Amino acid sequence: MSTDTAVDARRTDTRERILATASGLFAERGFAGTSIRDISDALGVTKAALYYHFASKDDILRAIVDQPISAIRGVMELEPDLGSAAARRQFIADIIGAMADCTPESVAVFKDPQIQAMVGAEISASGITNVLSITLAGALSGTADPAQIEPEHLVRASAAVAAGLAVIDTWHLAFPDTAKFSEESTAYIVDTVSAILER
Amino acid sequence: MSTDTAVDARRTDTRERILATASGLFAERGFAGTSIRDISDALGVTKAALYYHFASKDDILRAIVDQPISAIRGVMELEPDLGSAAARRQFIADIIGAMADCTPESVAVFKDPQIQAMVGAEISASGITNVLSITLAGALSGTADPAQIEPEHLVRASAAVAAGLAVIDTWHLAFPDTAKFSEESTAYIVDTVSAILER
DNA sequence: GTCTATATTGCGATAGAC
DNA sequence: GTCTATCGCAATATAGAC
Repeated sequence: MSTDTAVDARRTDTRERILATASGLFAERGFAGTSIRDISDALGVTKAALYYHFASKDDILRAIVDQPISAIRGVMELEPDLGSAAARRQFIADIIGAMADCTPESVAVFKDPQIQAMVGAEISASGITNVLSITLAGALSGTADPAQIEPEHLVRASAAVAAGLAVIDTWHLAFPDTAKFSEESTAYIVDTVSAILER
Repeated sequence: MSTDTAVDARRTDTRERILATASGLFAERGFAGTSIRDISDALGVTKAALYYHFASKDDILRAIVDQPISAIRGVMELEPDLGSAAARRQFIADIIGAMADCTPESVAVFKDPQIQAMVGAEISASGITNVLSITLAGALSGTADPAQIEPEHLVRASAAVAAGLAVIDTWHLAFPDTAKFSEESTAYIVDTVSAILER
């Protein structure tokens, strides 16, 4: 019943609050720059409480980056056509659209170089923004082989992805009243990324 | 004599090697994600040796970010005219030109959100990339008052600065044989930043 | 100028009461 | 589900020999 769902919401509330607080701090200070204590203090609970909900600090990060990563992965696994500027634009729009359920903070976390560097290992982010850059650069060069990518295309794609992240990050700071990942903002992000990529 | 200069070079060599190694690691793993031990191991010396050359870990960071920060500050203190697109383009070119003596690693360090957040305090970076973004956004809005900046201009300026950082970072990765901050690369950076800013 | 050895603090993580 | 208390360890930083 409605009472039950309310109770369930309460029950999982702390977990969600941990993720919200942690993602904000990770985005602001980086992963290594944020301690478990920082997170628990910001929430007004003890460290031990966090460890009831998550097995480790890495586990918290995993839960945060999981959504944006699988969103991006999901679009990439469709192996879309990237042969034209219009197709690439659609691809970018799909990526942003897939991330619409993510919070901007969970995306901003990827600015931390350390998080991007957590390759393959336990957290299989595998430098998701790098993967994105290389994919787009490969499309510009018309090859799937990273070794054959034209250097300038790699530079351009990296700039486009970095700019996209910056827009996501700055948007809700510049427009505090706007819904996060609104239609307006996603269109703007796609425009920006596409313009840099196809310049 | 030439022998003396060679000896002098030897003498200061370790300090420079520390900075080179540290900036590379900071850029790769972030500041908090890099320990003194990481740096000393990479250099093949002990931690104590580092503390002979630098008073603290913060001190190492300070020495690294000092050059790019004063380069940017130096250009900004000229209070250049930013009233037209051409003037802003010249301003960007001046900034990049002033950074020509810096290593790309020392610039890439600014990707770490923690380093950017070290505001005012001891290390007075005061979010130098944010300052740059706000300056450019203010120019677009035709105001010096941050409160009067149009939100869209802030978003655009942030994207431009982030893209510029990405180009600096990716360039020598994409063109390993090119001299860092060569004429060709600086022109490309200016073009990229300017195009995004004036879009 | 670099080393070994150590002081000290704060971190991630766990045990067990409530 | 949250608490107090604590363990083990890695981090920054220092002292003093060479």
